[in-house]
Amino acid sequence: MVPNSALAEEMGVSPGSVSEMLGKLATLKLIVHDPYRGARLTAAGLKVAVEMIRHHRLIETYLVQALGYGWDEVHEEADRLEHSISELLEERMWQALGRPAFDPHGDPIPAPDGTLVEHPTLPLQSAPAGSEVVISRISDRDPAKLRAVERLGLTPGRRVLVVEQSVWEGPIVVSLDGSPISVPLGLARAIRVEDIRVEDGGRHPPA
Amino acid sequence: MVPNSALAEEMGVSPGSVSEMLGKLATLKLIVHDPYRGARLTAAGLKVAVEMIRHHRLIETYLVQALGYGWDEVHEEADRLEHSISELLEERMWQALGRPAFDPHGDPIPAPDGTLVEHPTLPLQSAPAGSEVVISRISDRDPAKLRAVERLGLTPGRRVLVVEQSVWEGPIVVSLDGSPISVPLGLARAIRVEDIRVEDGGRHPPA
DNA sequence: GTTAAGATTTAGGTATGCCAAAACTTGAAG
DNA sequence: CTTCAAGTTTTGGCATACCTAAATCTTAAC
Repeated sequence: MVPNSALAEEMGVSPGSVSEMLGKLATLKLIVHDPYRGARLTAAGLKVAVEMIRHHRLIETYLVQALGYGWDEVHEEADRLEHSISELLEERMWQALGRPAFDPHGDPIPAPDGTLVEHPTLPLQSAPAGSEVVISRISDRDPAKLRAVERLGLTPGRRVLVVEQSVWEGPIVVSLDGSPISVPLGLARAIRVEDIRVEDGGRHPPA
Repeated sequence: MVPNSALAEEMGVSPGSVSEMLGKLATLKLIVHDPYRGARLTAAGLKVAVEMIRHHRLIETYLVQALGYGWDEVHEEADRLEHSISELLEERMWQALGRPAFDPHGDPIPAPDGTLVEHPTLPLQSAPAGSEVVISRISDRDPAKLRAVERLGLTPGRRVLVVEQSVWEGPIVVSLDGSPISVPLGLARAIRVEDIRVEDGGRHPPA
């Protein structure tokens, strides 16, 4: 159940517009709407959503892999293109890339049938000191943060040791290849990691 | 000067809608509108239009060249994508393709600065019997026609001899590599050729 | 020169998506 | 159990883009 206000905030649109749109989506059977309480995707709605996520992540991967984009340059472009590519183009890009399972930010790419394997991760600032973690996913929303993360070398697949947790909103200190790295809390929030004890069967993206 | 009705026909939209839109475009200074007479692009309008044509042809070329599309599959996809690609993506595709000057249908791709070199061609059905011509451009609009043209081997760059002009709407007969080919008038109308006497400085697309 | 055919514009209507502000629920505090 | 603030929905409006039908204008044929 997502509250109305969260959607309005997320989409940069007025609460009234959200209510209106939820009504339409409910009519289309894409969501169930419990008035004054929130909305949830139906199976049909989830299918549409996952298809769009597949488009988005595939496009991001293609732009980086095939056209030399930086991982900080792809989000906006993908946001526009995800709505206009055909199933054929989706398929061709997927094949051209060798059927990738992860996008450049470490987010899993849903399979053609809509299967989406999310394996458990936690935000870097929640990882306990002393734990060994693998950088798993970086939020693709803020290009500046992506560049900062890249500069620190904290790209998906890298293994780091959490040396110091954040105290009083201070930076988190991790160790990468033996060197200590100070990660501002704002950056850490955009980084999700996988605890090393959780075996992942090699499913996380390559460094 | 394009008459209003031609636009309505072309766009599959009512004449009233065309008038309305022309008014808006005139407000935006993209066209000059001479009521009851027609409309013409201004320099600013031409720039926008050529940019969109560049997008369209570049996308078509990219889909064929990089993603294995058939030349009959690209028009629709390009029509949707041409409006949502960034200048960066345009540039990257162009570079990835080696700065092509022609799309898969033989249509010239405008240069980044908007320069568009159209060299003179004539519809195949207008080529005099006995003339030697080079297949220059095939209309990308009708996929079925493109497949038919391809089956006949009349792809851009091929040189043919016009053996027989159309009589009473009958087929045109051309000779390709010595073999006679009968081209239905409806197909010939989609094919533009370049008279061999007009030197083209190698600007036409490769076979 | 009329005038009728054909093209263009106007008028009135549909549907979408957004907003601001008014009206309404809900749930938690008193 | 009442009240009220926060959050949600409704209402009334604006803008876009399209349509049909009716009114109006052009032009080309007599």
